[in-house]
Amino acid sequence: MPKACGVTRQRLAILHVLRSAADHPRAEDILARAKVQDPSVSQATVYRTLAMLERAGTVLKNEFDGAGARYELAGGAHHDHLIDLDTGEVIEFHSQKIERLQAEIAAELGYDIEWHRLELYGRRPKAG
Amino acid sequence: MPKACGVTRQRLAILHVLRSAADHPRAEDILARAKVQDPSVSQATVYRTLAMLERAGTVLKNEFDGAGARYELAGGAHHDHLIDLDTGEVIEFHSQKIERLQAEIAAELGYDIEWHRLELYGRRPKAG
DNA sequence: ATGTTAATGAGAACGATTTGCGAAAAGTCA
DNA sequence: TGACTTTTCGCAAATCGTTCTCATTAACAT
Repeated sequence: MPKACGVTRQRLAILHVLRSAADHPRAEDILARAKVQDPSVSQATVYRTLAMLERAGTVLKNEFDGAGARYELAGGAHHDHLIDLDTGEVIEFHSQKIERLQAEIAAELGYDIEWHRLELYGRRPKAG
Repeated sequence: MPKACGVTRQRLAILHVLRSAADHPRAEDILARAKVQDPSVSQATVYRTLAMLERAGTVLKNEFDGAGARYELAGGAHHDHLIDLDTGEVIEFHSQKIERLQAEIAAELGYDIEWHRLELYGRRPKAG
């Protein structure tokens, strides 16, 4: 008997929101969007479900600027983030070179990296 | 007449704590240590002073793993952090190569980096 | 010393998140 | 299907780090 891991309407609604999100929504946004599909979804369930999915490795939790975490579906390739300081837009990027350098540095200090966080905060140079 | 910017006992105590800190203390730690020198220091003053010093560029606020910010005196060279997942110890490091790559990546995406955050979370491989 | 202004302590307020709990829904097995 | 067990739910209250309010106090120029 495999553990059921109840597939409830609420969880489906939340997953649907994550699957169709083109951005990196906050818990608040996820709640609002999930309510469209199923108005009975509550804040607590959003947090509980996100925590569960994070534990399961299905979603990634990003604590950017210190104003509410932002979530995204895992499953794609690993990437880091560049945050537009003017718009809040989040751009994903990846650099194998940087990853390698990080591992080298950690090794020199006697560490194995478990995970890391690299965020660039910048602006488009104003044309003028 | 330069702006006064009151040099109070409390502020001196907090600055003293930061100057003599070998680690990256949390607000809570700073309060406890400051109270040794001046028991009248309050939580509110610690936060207010830290915010002020941060604005002044005197201290750096690090929001690591989401359990209270950790502070350090600015003034040294720029560096990033490696956090020991077992002990919470914070090790500083710097890589000119990584910095350069970051700038390159941002430039390719059409951005100028204002600041960045690079944190490595790892463990010493257990000898055995 | 005195008045003006900035800084303080105590505690209430805050925002994001988590939790306790009884009710409701899902899953299980005849 | 119905009876029973387990999971999940919504709500509201609780947490946690941090910030704010406000009456009081301490700095510092006069």
